[in-house]
Amino acid sequence: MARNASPVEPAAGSALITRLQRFIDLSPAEILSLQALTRPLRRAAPDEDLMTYGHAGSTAVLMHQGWAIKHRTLEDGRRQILDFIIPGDFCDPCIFVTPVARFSLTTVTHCTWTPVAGSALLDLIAGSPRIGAMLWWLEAEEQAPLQDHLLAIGRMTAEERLARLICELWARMKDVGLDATDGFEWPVNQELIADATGLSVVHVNRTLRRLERQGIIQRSSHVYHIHDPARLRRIAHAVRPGAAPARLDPDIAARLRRSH
Amino acid sequence: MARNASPVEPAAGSALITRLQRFIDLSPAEILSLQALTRPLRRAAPDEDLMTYGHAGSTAVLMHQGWAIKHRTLEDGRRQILDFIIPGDFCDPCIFVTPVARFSLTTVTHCTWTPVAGSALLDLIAGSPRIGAMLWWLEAEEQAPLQDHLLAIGRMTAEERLARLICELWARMKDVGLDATDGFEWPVNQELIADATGLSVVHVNRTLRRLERQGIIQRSSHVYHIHDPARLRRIAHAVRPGAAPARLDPDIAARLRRSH
DNA sequence: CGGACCTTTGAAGTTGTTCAAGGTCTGTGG
DNA sequence: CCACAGACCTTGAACAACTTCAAAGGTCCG
Repeated sequence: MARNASPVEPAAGSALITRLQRFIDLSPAEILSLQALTRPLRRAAPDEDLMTYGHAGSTAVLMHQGWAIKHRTLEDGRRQILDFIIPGDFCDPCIFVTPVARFSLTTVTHCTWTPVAGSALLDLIAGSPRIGAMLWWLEAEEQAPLQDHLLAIGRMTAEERLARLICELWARMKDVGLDATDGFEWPVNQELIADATGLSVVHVNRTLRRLERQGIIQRSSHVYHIHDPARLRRIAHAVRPGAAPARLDPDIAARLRRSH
Repeated sequence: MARNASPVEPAAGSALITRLQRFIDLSPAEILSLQALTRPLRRAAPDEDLMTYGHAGSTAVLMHQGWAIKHRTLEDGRRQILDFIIPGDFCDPCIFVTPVARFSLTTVTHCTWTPVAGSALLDLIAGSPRIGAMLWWLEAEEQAPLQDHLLAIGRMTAEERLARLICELWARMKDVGLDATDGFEWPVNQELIADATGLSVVHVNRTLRRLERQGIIQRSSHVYHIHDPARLRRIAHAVRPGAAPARLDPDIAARLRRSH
């Protein structure tokens, strides 16, 4: 079931297609134009910047493989991770209307990705209204974790924040078929988790250990096994049982079907 | 200079047009179709829900007058305000691709607003690529405060969070011509400010009082006067000096001009 | 002028931070 | 194969920021 570090590389770009097919039937032509979004295929080592806050001329980033973080940093070094970027994520589809990047994007592991320029986005939108709507959907999907995250950091305890983050990432990894049966590989150190949850490294450690001691999760070398999903979700105040991806509004879907 | 509670109501819908004209020259036809977004014109009393988290069939909301909050609440009552909505804000232009609302929207003052259905959005996009791009731009503008907010709540002290929030709202009020020369009217109580900043009411109060005692701001009946903007911005780590609204990427602007 | 709601302040209590140090794991070079 | 270095994890103890509890003071409106 673990489809992670398999020796045979999965086709670049398959993650996004996997994800989209959960909400819309893609025509062969559409699959082709989505596959075109694997060129140019870029590779990046860990800790490389794919986008930098405030820099002009950024492109959207379609992630094929590997983990990255979307983050903001204050001058004195305090950093907030806004979101983790995993395969199939299309990072900032609205960058094409903004002059400068509103966050930094930095790889955590080795990654493969494709930069998508504003003009390419306009071509996609112009070429197919359905793909235009998909971009809107991807944008909406990119919003959701941010809002959940804000609620968590503003109003939840350390334990709740961690439980929620683990639930969210597990669900997202499921959506692109990268989960193991009882968890997922999360190749980040505790400093990153601290910067994501707005906690200190020390407190992240203590809290994770507590979740382990309670038999809810178990970690070994960056693989997170969820032993008691129900309990974890309860702590996380997770509304959706596992992964219930947002589906397209039926009216809109009907319209798009006609326009196809 | 204070254009707030003037006895002559400003034309509904003018705030959005004011805001858009800062980044693109609107043709008369476009102004007309934007003005069409004032129908149906709805009025709401304070504390009415315009959208409810998890409910299906929501529309986007174009705010003409008054203040509202975009928020999420846990079962036990803990609430996080994601953003304040002011005149000219177009709240959740991508709601049309999502089946249920991802947050609640509740009025704080008397408001006038217009619900914009998904099909109306599709018509707009189909009718004019420039308006389509404007929607993307509005979406991007809606994102920015959220990300700043996340950085603030995750990594800033109480004083910094409050300074930042005040700076942000002052800048946004300026963008739609609703500021006074030295500040703006912020008709919310300290409980709302607490729920926005992830603090307790008591601590919000103490921190605001400290800012006053230092001569940085001064409040009287919900009008916030900024006596020392430079100092406030320094505390807030505000990058942009006052309000530097994101402008449209020149390449994209050129393309849109052609497509017009 | 009474009541509801909001603001303000004090004092005690908690959660999470900081500082410090020891432990573990992994890769590298002798 | 072992020793070592560096990065990361883990734990304890002191400390700070913020919360909670409690109560008094304002203000606005009917």
